[in-house]
Amino acid sequence: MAADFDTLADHLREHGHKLTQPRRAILKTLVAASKPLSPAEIQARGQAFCADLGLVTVYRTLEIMADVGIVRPVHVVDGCHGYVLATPGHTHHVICERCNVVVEIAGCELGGFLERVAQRTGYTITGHWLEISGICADCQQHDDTQ
Amino acid sequence: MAADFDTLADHLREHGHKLTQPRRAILKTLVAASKPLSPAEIQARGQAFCADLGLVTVYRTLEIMADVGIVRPVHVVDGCHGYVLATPGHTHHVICERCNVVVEIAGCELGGFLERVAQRTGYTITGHWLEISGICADCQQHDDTQ
DNA sequence: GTCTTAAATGAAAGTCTTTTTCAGTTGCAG
DNA sequence: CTGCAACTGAAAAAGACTTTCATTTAAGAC
Ligand SMILES: [Mn+2]
Ligand SMILES: [Mn+2]
Ligand SMILES: [Zn+2]
Ligand SMILES: [Zn+2]
Repeated sequence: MAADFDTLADHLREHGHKLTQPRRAILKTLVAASKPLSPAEIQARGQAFCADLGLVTVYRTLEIMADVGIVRPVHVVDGCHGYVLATPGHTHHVICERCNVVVEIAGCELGGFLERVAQRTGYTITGHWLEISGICADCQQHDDTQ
Repeated sequence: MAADFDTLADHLREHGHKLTQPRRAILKTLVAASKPLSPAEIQARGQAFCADLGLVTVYRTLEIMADVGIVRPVHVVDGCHGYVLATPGHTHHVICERCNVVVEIAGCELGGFLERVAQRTGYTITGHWLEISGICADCQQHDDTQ
């Protein structure tokens, strides 16, 4: 979670995007979140920081932030996509099936597997998307006491 | 690919569901597909087998088939959910960025990696979703001759 | 086979999500 | 400061999915 506001804001600017009030609000909202948020949730929470934050702006900003690599869309069982902050670079996420809490995984150890896939299929591999689901320590605890 | 029509149809009946013409059409469509299909795609392709197959019926039928365990909703990066027949084992797909042709990868070799993730995060890992993108042999060929 | 009935169907309307359009506003380089 | 492209929110449009309802159909009983 090297996700501090200023680093992420700089990252946006370095890619030639303006740092506007709505964008600050969205970034603050994501920094404060511990689980993937839908665009509507981001708007609702973000209005604490920018009173008239529009939903259209949330959609547009998430697209930019995903392009720039500071947020990532993740699959959420009900309602399709949620968005979480991502460390720029290549990482993966583990999502709790019960409470949706997300942990970011730094290293990607798929290299060997992908090479074998390339050989077996004849494809040149250009990218991959991996999401892991599980049950977080807290939710396991609650199961035990039930 | 133990996905033959009759076995799947029986499976539906055994769970107390009628085997109607629209449902036959949807099942045939899924049996013939090599990639996840959206409800709209299933309707379009299914009309070859049942001319006035309605989209509402596709949604309702997919829900039933998922409950009964013969189809599985999968996350598709653009457009959220697609549906595939539930293959018994666990497989992944490699998709060509140019022509969208899909190849299924039989083995899943993520076990070791997932174990390390479990230890590092404290999560019990219950599932994962992996999509690999690349360029198929044919499309590489065409690049060469351009 | 015919009858009966609950399950299933498609059209239409309704709800929710996401995108497009556009006139006004704002961040920021000069 | 100033100027101007980037950015904004409201409104409308487009899409995705669900609910409602009158009609049809599959499948078991006779
Ligand atoms: Mn999804
Ligand atoms: Mn990776
Ligand atoms: Zn949890
Ligand atoms: Zn190809």
